[in-house]
Amino acid sequence: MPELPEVERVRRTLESAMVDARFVRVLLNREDLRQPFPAGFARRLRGQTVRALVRRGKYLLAELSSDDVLVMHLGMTGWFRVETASGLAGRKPDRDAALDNRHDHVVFTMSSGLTVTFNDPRRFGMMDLVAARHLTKHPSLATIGPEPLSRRFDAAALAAGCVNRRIALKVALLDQHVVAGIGNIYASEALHLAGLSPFRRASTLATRSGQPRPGCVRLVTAIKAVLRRAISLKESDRYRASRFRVYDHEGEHCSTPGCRGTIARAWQAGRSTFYCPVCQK
DNA sequence: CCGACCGCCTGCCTGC
DNA sequence: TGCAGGCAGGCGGTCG
Repeated sequence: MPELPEVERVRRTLESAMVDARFVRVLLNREDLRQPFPAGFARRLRGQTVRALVRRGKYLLAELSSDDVLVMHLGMTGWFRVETASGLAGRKPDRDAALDNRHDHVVFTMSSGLTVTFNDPRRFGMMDLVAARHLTKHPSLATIGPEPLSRRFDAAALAAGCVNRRIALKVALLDQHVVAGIGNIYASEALHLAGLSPFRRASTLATRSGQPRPGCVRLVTAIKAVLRRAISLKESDRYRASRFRVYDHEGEHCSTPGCRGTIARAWQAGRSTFYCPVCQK
């Protein structure tokens, strides 16, 4: 599920459920996800108020009244469910059947009466708790790249991440140090919108001295457009195949106006890449 | 620095 | 209907 747009939507949901509320109960159904929960995790959360819920790349950061920060990552299959306590008690059997509780690993009961449940079948997600003043030293966040939707992410910033790098452009977009929050889907989507081949070297977007070339400007614009659109997609459109231009559209006609190409699929760095061999140069 | 590969896990889809 | 194999949107590691 989760690249930047999906994580941003989760953030908004959690923000309304958790900000200004206290952790009343913290239930861990196991000792680890991708990594162990830190020592005293539940105890350090209990009684703390959530001051703010922010996102950094694909990470969610809950800023607590204790000046600790709860760092959360959804991995590949992680998601949060928000329910009222009465809704939990009165759940209907048919809904029970549809709901897979087996992978409910963490349950926060908030002072608002809402419960926030983290469910993650593959357990590639993680949670950590760090002092706010050490947040910038957190191994996952210390060297992370710019926020793609911020003003600071411009052609110069992308060029700086690409200069002299021999890796494929698609692989560079997946590198969270170049730009934060882009995953396999939106890397393919942005490259298609920008008309750039996923196979060209990242270094071709910049001059040797790091000045952005025209394709770099187009790619920055495309990244912002693709991510913004995905964030604002209506609920009813979110799971429609048409939400993507190329991802999972192998064998279909290219949607670029005037292009007669067919969407192809390739492998890069162990991941599938979807692209149009005709209009992506 | 780079590409290729592996491991972490479970679920789902395909083909036999 | 069962089973094996391949694949999945992330990330961190090793090796040559």
